[in-house]
Amino acid sequence: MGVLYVDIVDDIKNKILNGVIQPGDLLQPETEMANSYGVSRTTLRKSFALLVNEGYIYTIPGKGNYVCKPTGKQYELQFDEIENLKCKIDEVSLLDVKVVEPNKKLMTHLMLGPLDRIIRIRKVTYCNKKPIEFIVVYLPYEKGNPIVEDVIKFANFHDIMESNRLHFQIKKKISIEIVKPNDEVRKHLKLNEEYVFLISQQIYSLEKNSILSYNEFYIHGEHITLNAETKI
Amino acid sequence: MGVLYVDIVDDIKNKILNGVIQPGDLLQPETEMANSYGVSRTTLRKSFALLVNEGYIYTIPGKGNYVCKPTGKQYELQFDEIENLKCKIDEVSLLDVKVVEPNKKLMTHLMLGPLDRIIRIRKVTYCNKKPIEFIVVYLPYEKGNPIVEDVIKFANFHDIMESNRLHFQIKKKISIEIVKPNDEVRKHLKLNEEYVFLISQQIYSLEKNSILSYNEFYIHGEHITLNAETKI
DNA sequence: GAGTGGTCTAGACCACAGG
DNA sequence: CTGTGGTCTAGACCACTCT
Repeated sequence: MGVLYVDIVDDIKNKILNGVIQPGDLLQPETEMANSYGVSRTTLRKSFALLVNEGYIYTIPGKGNYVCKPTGKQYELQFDEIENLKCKIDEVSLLDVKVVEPNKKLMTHLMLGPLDRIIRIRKVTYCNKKPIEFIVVYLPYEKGNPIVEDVIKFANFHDIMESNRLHFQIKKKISIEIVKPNDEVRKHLKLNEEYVFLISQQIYSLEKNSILSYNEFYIHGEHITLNAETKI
Repeated sequence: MGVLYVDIVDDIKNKILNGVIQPGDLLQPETEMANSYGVSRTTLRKSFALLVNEGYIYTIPGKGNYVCKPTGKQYELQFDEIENLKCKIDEVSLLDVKVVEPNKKLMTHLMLGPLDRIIRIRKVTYCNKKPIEFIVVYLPYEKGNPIVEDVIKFANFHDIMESNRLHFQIKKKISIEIVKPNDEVRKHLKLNEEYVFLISQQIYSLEKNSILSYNEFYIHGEHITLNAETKI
């Protein structure tokens, strides 16, 4: 055959698929199963590691290895506020940079108090000479924050975070909604009554346990499709 | 102090974060690095496996281990056409079940020809007595297809796929858009001019390399927010 | 051929579940 | 206490890359 531990993985997967072992079932002890496959426990454990990784089994130390119950609602989504747009970008133009006082929403999203100050950077993305995305970036005001300059200079927010190995220490969350844009957004996107995608994003610093940035992307519905798929 | 291989993982992560080793850099050979950490190569390799898994390094056999370049646009999204809705569901009512001829869009999405037949199942989800989601499920017509009955019987499409360990052999893709609903959708959702989320979903059978189902979920924008976050 | 990662073993000791 | 998984070792052999 091929590689031992892969063969074992395939064999166990098949047993699960064919119902020979069922979700929730306890597997044989590792030592025992290693013997029946005629391999060392180390090799068998390598197979198990793979199966755990792919969501087939899980382990409870001191008890044993169990077949997973299905979940399967988890998708992988790629999002980038520039690259995900359907059309070719002419320009990302800087609207303004301003220090603002936090309202309630911003205090929540940036985990700041009413006395803190916030830098707001606004941009518009153009495509075929038409504005299709309105970007608002909020950063906590810190003296000489190097990110501010980068945000002004570079079009793509994701790329900024990826420069300088910063991405290894951050976590990002997005939420995707349809909203009726307010007058401000409508003005900049030259919209009438159309609804837009609002993708809001929080960026966490894992190291300092604070929020590095809160962003809002208002995107004309015609110009974006988000795609996601299940893993494995 | 703690577990050896975890300490090594942390040490290497720190070296990457502090720029001691840079994206693209080749790491020391495994044997050599194992010696400098004073561990066996097996243990070191366990650390490396973790780092590969978390996206810090990658391996080229015969050459060596390299520090990854950042990507960081990958999010994890949970989607379930029932559980993701913001409000409490009253009912998921079955509208109709019908055998239909494929149009071009369906032929593409279900990978069928013009002579094949398709079963279409339509449902409406109610919340506070108001229709908020319009579900259309398309299944390739097969004599005695057991899925059809399940789709009619159960509200939640994801749950169907998860029953009977079916989920282990399928792959799902979704795409998320804003659309102006057509008259049909508008009628069932009792909408005027509002835009809706359209989440379309393809479900692949890994085993038979075919498409098990193509579904469309039209969801009133007020009643859903999709959340996603980066891994690790 | 020398050097790299990939696979595999046999055996040791530990921490934790459970009776 | 026994049995389970978790960690770790030292050493063997292979397949691959590069020169």
